[in-house]
Amino acid sequence: MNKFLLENQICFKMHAISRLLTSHYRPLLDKLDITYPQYLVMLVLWEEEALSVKELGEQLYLDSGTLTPLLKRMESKGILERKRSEVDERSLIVRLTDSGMNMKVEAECIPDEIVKSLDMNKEEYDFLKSRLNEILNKLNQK
Amino acid sequence: MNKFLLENQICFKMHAISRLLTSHYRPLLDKLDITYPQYLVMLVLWEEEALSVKELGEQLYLDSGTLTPLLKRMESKGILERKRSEVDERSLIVRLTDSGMNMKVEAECIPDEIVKSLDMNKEEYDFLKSRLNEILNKLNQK
DNA sequence: GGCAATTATATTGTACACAATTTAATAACG
DNA sequence: CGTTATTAAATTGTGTACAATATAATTGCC
Repeated sequence: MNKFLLENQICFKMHAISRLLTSHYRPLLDKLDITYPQYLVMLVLWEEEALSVKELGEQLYLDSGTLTPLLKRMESKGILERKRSEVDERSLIVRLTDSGMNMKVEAECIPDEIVKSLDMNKEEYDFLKSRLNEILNKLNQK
Repeated sequence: MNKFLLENQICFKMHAISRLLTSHYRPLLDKLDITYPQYLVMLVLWEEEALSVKELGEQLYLDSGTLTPLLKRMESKGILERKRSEVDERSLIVRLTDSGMNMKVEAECIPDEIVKSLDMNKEEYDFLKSRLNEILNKLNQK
């Protein structure tokens, strides 16, 4: 096996799939006027009412260099609010506005659409998910 | 199952793994003074002597908007040459310089290092590879 | 041959991603 | 209590990604 062939590189395939999947999200997200990384922020905030940039970053594996401008763009669209914590002025607390909360209804169909384009049954999906989890954990350890 | 949980989103996991893997490549690629996308270009050019930007883009799923500046940066490092095709002046042919070719020796250990950090046996690796192939093909169809 | 499509790259503009540094607030400790 | 260390965001700079458009060369067709 020639290890230099793209064909044999799992990382390249992950990279390519990640970008292809994002391109499948794009037409769906265009309706909500958000990007894929912004959608990931929404996913977190639809479940947790308010959290700091640090906590958000831990869940998304992103740092303030990425999140600060991204959250500012979302704030300027009126989707969320950014406010310094009153307990600790270093922390910036992020929470959705009503408008942001309401977007959840419109987004209801998105996960289904994506699963459809992956064209897998539940067994395959769950299996792949647990494989990816294993990899994620391994990579995070180091 | 709450389909809005990050935990349940395969796309997010792919996205996260892709970025984590790239961060594992970084210290290895720093020695060669190239980035991960530039490394992908090298992988193709170590196998194929010369090809056009279009052909390169087909293999990497990238367009000229990404490749043109990326290849210019690589050219300015002396890794590769960009030259218009003599047969068809629209095409730009890319090929490695001797310096770029020689980098292959130094890169020899990189795939092994990455496979090591994935900590999988050959069966697991091949299995995951074929799963990813299936997904890649499905996503490409549409 | 001449002109309208098509094709290949380049350019422009926006949005991540991330390393490195800076700033401001809080914690820790003698 | 004051100084040092730590922490959380913000900023700066570089490098992808990608949509949309522009430019230039080639092809197709009458």
